[in-house]
Amino acid sequence: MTPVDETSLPERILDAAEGVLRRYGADKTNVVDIAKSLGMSHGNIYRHFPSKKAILNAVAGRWLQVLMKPLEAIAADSDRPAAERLKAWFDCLRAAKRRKLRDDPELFLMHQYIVENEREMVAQHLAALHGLVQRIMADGIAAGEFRPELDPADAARAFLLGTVAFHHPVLVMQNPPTTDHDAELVFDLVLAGLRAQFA
Amino acid sequence: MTPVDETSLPERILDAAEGVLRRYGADKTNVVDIAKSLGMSHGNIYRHFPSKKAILNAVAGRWLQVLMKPLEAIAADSDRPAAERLKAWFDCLRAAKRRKLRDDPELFLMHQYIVENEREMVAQHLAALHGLVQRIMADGIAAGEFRPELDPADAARAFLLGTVAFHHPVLVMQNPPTTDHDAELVFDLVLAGLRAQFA
DNA sequence: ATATTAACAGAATTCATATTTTGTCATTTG
DNA sequence: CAAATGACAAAATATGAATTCTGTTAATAT
Repeated sequence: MTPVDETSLPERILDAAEGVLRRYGADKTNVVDIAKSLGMSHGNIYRHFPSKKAILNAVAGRWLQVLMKPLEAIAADSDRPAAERLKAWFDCLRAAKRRKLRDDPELFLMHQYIVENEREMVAQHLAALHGLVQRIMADGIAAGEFRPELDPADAARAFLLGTVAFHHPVLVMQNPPTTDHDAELVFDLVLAGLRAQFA
Repeated sequence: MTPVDETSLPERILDAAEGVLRRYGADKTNVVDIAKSLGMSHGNIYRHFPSKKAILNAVAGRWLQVLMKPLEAIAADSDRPAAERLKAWFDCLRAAKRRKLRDDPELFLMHQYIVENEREMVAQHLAALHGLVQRIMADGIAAGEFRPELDPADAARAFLLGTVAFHHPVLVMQNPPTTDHDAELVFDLVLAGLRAQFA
């Protein structure tokens, strides 16, 4: 039995790649440098990843996974009111994107590249986000918080499309940036649209 | 008195520029070709425009003006219900962008370039759009169609931000494109949020 | 006088070539 | 025999000389 407390080589390759990406940016990153920072020959990298692109995608995918965790937690917390969860979910997503842009601009740029060029990966990620929002919507409708005639899938899609200004990387990077006030404005309007109208 | 039924030279330069842009794309367009297509030397162009960039911006600006006309008409038509006008306005804007992308991809690309690089111009255009939507909002609130506590300026900004997926050039160009169904989903949700709740 | 041109300098772009990088694989190492 | 290497061909990218383009201006035409 192999001791597994050491992180696996694929993982360490991704760590190394992330480091190189952060330092030099996506353009100047090459497989030889990644290998060098691990003290191995670059040929060996290809025993674990089929291509440089695959490495970069895996780095991005890992970030998306990290991003998802707190969003999943919020979506799963069925005890809180749906409106509250939806707000928390939205704030969490928005904050994560903004933080990434501020702290890891090079990696954020890669994120943008992927959104523009790796449709399959983006589609998967969007489907995952959609699933989470749909769950909140379904809970809200079931609890009578949201309008009963809403379809949870449609409502989730409308929500994600309506708030795209605050999480699509191109728009998050845009200057001048959207403000917290803008986010509230849009969220409140959409939330009002979801809410049940009491007689 | 000069006969003015002839279009002015600046106008004809812009027409020529538009033609060259459409044929060769923004990259391959140069001032010499624009002048050649008018049968004059390129030096003469600089008596009417200070730079190539100014010509390109003017071409884009002219398209934005054309785009604005029907939107202004809809916003000004205060007899129709606000909800109806807002829908018409949204459909008109969305249709115009999609038509441009389909019919004049080269010019649409320039539009995108401008949104990314000519902040002042974009800010002005957005302010104009905002003014129109604000007018519809104010009418709707005054007529009791929309919630009375809404601020027309905030509501207009929220509307534009919430529907950005359907008119921001980067997102309009995106693959896979948003569908009519998507547009309806978002519009209906936002409209529900604007509407007065009857007791 | 005013509109236009043609010649020009400096900036930007292209293009051919040199260099680097990717991805493979036969060989080596532990 | 599993893990890693290093030498290699093909693809991608950087470099710098040659060309094209922009923007100016003195000269020309109307």
